[in-house]
Amino acid sequence: MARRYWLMKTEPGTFSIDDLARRPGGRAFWDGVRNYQARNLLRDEVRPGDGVLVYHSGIPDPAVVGTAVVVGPATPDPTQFDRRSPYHDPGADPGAPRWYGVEIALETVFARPVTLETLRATPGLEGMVVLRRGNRLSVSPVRPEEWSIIVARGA
DNA sequence: GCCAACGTTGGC
DNA sequence: GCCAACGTTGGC
Repeated sequence: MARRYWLMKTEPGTFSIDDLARRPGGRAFWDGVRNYQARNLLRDEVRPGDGVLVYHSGIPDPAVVGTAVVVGPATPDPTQFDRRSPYHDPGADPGAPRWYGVEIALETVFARPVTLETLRATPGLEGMVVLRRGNRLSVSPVRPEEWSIIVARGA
């Protein structure tokens, strides 16, 4: 199957691309996804080798700040069973996990973050899911052309 | 801090 | 199964 591309949101106050860069090998388990549509993408569509646009949300200038690569298949997110985790889900059953995550590895930190404002203003990106009004998907698909445009602007 | 948008929950 | 209430996301 051809390599596919995704945009994953994170609040940098919780986990930023710099936090990712500080991990050994730039690797981290992308956890805490608690939305069924995003979960389904992670579990059923995202594959090792796929490209990830890392997006910082909840800040004055939300932006794509770099890229990563998916390095493992979706596996159950352990935080759902962890009572002390902010992502704990009392309804999750260890016999039938509800939430999944994937391991990713940092590829590039953009020299120039590609801001939401730029995304909106750039021809060819009009159809991006992340630009849709009221969009709340924390994992969303990215077309190859969109990936190319954004990487060319940021790297 | 505000609030629109949207997903989820729960009463019926 | 409907839908109002509620909680959360996320841009502004």
